[in-house]
Amino acid sequence: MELREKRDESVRRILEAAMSVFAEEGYSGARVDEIAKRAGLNKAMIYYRIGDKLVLYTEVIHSLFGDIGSAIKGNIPADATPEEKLKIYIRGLALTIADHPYLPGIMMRELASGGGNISELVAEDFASILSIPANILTEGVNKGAFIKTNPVILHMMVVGFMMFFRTTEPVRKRYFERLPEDVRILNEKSISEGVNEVERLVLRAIKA
Amino acid sequence: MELREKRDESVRRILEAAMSVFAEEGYSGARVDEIAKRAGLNKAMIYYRIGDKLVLYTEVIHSLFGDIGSAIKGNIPADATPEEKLKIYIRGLALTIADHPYLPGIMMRELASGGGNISELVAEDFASILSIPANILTEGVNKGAFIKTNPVILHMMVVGFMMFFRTTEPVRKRYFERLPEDVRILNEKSISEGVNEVERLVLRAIKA
Amino acid sequence: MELREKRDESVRRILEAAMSVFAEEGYSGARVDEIAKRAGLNKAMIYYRIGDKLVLYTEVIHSLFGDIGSAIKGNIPADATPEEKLKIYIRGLALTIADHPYLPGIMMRELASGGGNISELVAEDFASILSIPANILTEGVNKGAFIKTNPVILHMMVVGFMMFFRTTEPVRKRYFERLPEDVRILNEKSISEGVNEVERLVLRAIKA
Amino acid sequence: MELREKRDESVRRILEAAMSVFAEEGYSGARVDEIAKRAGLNKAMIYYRIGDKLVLYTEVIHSLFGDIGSAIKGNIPADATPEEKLKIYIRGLALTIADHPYLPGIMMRELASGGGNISELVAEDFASILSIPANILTEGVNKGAFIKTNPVILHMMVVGFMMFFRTTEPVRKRYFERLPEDVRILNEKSISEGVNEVERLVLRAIKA
DNA sequence: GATGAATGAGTATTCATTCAT
DNA sequence: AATGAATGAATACTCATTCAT
Repeated sequence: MELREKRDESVRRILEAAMSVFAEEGYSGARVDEIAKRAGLNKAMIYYRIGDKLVLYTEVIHSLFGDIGSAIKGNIPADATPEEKLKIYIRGLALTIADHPYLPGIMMRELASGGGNISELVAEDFASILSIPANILTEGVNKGAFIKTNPVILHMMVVGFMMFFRTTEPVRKRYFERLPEDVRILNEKSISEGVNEVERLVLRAIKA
Repeated sequence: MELREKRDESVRRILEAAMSVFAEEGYSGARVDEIAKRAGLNKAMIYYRIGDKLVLYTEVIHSLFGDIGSAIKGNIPADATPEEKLKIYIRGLALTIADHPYLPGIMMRELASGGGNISELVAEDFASILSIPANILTEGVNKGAFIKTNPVILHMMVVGFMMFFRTTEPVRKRYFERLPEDVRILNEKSISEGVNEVERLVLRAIKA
Repeated sequence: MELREKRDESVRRILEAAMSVFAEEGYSGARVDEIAKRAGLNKAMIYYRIGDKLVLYTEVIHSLFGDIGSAIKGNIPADATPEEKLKIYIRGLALTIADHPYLPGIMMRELASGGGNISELVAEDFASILSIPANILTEGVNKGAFIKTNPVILHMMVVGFMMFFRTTEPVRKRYFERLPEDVRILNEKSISEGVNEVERLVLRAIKA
Repeated sequence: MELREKRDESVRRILEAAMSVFAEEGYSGARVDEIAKRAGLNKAMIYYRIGDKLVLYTEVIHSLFGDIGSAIKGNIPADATPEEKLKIYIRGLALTIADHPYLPGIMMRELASGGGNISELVAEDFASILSIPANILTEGVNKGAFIKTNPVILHMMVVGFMMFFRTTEPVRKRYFERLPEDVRILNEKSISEGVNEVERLVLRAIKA
């Protein structure tokens, strides 16, 4: 392997390890030693390649949110109906979360702590994501397909469900038998089935 | 003040201080020194009165989720229509969050870390809360008012919105001008206005 | 022992230990662990009582130079002749160095590194010391006893000798036999004998 | 450039860089990275060409003190008067220090730390230097020109002044306005003017 | 001859917890 | 009931040194 490739490989492993540890433990709970261990590298490499713990965390955050917006946008055909577009947007969010299993944990903690590490860059990522439902709803209203409603509220309901579904999973598993039958049913459902239901509800809610 | 009263006052102050610190910093990020400082008490008092950091955290969690379910239930008249009951349930959740400003942060972090500190007791609290929409939906379906849908999904969408609305506030404030107009409008809205909209959407979504 | 006394005793021991370690190893070379060990205290006590390494160093510096000037001044009778005053000043410097065995090492290192830790406070200490020979020389010139000369140059020659005498001691001891006879003689001399000679030379140099 | 020349050039740059860093930071404070950076070379080169940090330091020390003695001796004509010889010796020291701006810092630190890195070789360098004033004084006494005095004391006064003058410069500059007028005058003087005054004082002190 | 990658062994600093009063 | 003193065990970060090319 070339030197440059070795370096990139090291950086990649550090970021991946860091992502998993930050997701599990949060920023304060994460141990740099543990990150190095999972990366299979010496701890000093982290400082050599990336920087201190905060820089590392920021890198992880950015690598997570960096291109979600554009990825989803890319999947929406310009000539689709607003209803179809909305479905693609919801599925896009679901796919993103499926692809980035650490995203919900990191995002929820980050928000819980006031988003202190959400840089301008990441804030723009968020704005880019939010603009998707905003545009779809506007188009839908103009075409008479949707009622007028606030896209951010809708977005928060959809994303809120997905993240709660994801992150409550261990608790639901653990306390399975204590929960009412309806929840138990949900427990056996995959997230994609849940997403289908969300889709149905959202469309019912906003159809003109 | 009597000795007993002094003791209770100390405990109260410790728990309150702990709640605010845990909400802001998370379990690992919270410093016992900081909790003692905010409580206006000596650090050793925490160990004397409550126990170690984990015991303290568990106390805080339980005091947060302990009686949410029964409080909401108590506000729902047996003879209301399902639609009215659903509104009361949604408002009940909103009021709870308004009353416990630290709840969203603590809950989101707790879920993010796999709910390791959600004891059986708290799990039962959750089950109790979930049973409310479950019962309302069942009643609504039986009366032909609602379509059949999964109450947990609904709950997660509603609670998801509220918690995200709450916790994204600092970020929205900070990056106000970068966000699309729709978000800016939301920014100036109170949570109660947001809740009204959620109510409207949810009812549209499930009305038969 | 009272609590307050215990605290003061701890602080005293930390400062003393720190002084010896800084003198031997310099700022960078000094290990906080070693300081704690010599103080007979836990390392965390240093941070609890004083602060980080730099704060500790600054405290040490100030405690060293804090009241040298006033101490020497206090020993000079107003009605003494300039010549007598000059002798007292030289002896005062010598006594100070004898009383503070770590002073030469710390001062020489500090100067070598550009005096970055010489605060305004310490600079005033220096100014106070320098004003002593300045005043004596001026008085001597006015009374026709001394020739006109620069007091700082004189001071640097005197202090320079004392510090070099002190700090070259280990080297002189170590390489004893390699040195010319004159040095060997000096080696066996006490510093006070050396100071006598300096006194004699200085007076010969400046007497009118 | 030939390979050999390149090598020599590398070694030269390393030594020069090392000297400046050691002078500024001391042995412990000096970072090998910084030395490599100033030398404009890769860090591994230092180990390849010179050796570890201690070897490097020793090289620097020796290159500093190596030929001071013989250089000064070479400037003293055998037929000069003792008084003239003494002047040449003092000026020789001053020139040496002027030529080696890093010498005072390194020497003062080295002495402060007990001269642990002053090897036999360097000790002989010192002995060689000390023999100069020793011989001059002896000759002067024999010729009835000088009183009998200890040459090492004289040497320490002279060298002490020069090194203190040099190393106190930053502090004097920094706290200029706080100092008494005499010091301010000295501040504006060049070292050569200071040396003239030292010369005058020394000769007055020892003239028979 | 020269260099970028990598690391082991430190080193300063923090923090939950206990002790003595 | 309450507190200031004290500490052991981490924990983030650094740095001289070596390795592979």
